[in-house]
Amino acid sequence: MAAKSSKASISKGSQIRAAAGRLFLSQGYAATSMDSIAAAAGVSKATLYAHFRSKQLLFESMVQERFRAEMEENLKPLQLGDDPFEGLAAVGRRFLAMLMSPDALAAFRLVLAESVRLPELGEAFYRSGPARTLEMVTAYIEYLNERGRLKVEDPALGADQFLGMLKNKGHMKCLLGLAPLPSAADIDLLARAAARLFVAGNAPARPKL
Amino acid sequence: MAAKSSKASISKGSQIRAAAGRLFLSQGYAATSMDSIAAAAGVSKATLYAHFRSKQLLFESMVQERFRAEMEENLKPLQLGDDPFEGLAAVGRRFLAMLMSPDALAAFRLVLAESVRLPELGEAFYRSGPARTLEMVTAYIEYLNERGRLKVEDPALGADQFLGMLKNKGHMKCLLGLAPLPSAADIDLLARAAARLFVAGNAPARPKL
DNA sequence: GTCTATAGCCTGATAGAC
DNA sequence: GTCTATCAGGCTATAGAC
Repeated sequence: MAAKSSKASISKGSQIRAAAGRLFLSQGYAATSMDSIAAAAGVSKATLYAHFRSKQLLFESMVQERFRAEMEENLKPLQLGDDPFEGLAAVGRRFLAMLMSPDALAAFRLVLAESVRLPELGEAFYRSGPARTLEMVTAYIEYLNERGRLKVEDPALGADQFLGMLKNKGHMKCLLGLAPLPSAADIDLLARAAARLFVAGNAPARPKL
Repeated sequence: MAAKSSKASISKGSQIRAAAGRLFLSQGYAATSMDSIAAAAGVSKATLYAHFRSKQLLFESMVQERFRAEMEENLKPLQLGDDPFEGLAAVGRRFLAMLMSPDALAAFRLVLAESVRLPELGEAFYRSGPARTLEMVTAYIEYLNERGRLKVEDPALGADQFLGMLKNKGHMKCLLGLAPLPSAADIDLLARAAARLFVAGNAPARPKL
């Protein structure tokens, strides 16, 4: 409090979290030792424990910081027009790009594996990730409904279906490390296909008459 | 070879695999010690190591046995008729029932977590699980195409979309332990909604004329 | 705050009696 | 094949010098 830490070290806590993140995400929780984190962060174990009282607290702190950064950037500014196909395709592209990023894939693996032992972790992940995406898409579908551009009986269910179509075999293969990350062209193709099916299946009563 | 093992012990290897399966599936790989497996199986650690040379080999052996039993039962006998909606709904129900079973959820968590360190495990899982389901649904969609009941341009993509719609928010919440397992009624609702959207979005040129 | 050194525990795996 | 007893090593976390 009284004396600020040395000016050169820009928050050693963040430095540790960053190193811990790299290791946890690439190796998993159990396979990552506090020794290796300390070495990767360039500090001693004692220093590490001065900042984070336990391995689990460090892990949770790291996960929270990652989520905040990722989600803040990825869910805010998207202008969606009145055309259902173009709008949903745009939503789909961004959702897929986020879903298929190396960090997101690793984080998902990690959270899933540890959610058994850390229920709060799973809940925080769900609320800050999938739940928010779902709300956003639900709101957009409701908007399209009101404009008469779509007729979706249950917008929340529809949003869930639409996002599910995107999180498909490709996502599974990437999660398992069986396929390379999709290119922008791949993503565009998938997003458009999902938007096409969703729009065709939820067209308002008179498509063109 | 010469002398068969004592008649009372009906394959001690299977007994060990069963105990290991329970523990691995409920706690994860790293959190399950060989001591606890030996205790749960009612044998000593030395006996355990006589049957499986290492923890990793025991793990892989257990996973393979589980998959074989699960998939053989769950993918074989399903009569699908010519009505796209009813047929797809039936496929969806069975897919969801399998996907949401406690064992499948636990196995998925486990495979995902360990696939980084054991790439072969992930590949075996994908081939024996998702890949086969996908092939089955693709074949059914092609059949419906030929009968003129649907017009799906890319059957493999369509199958992927259909299955993705089912593997949605509910699956995620169950994976994270945030929601109770769905009832048969929940499953039926989801399966029918997915079938409805898929049929409506892939109707042949003249729906009713 | 930061380091070196170490405590205390639990792990996977083995040696030897029977 | 099966057990009891134990090894050697890695882990998290801490104590004490500076």
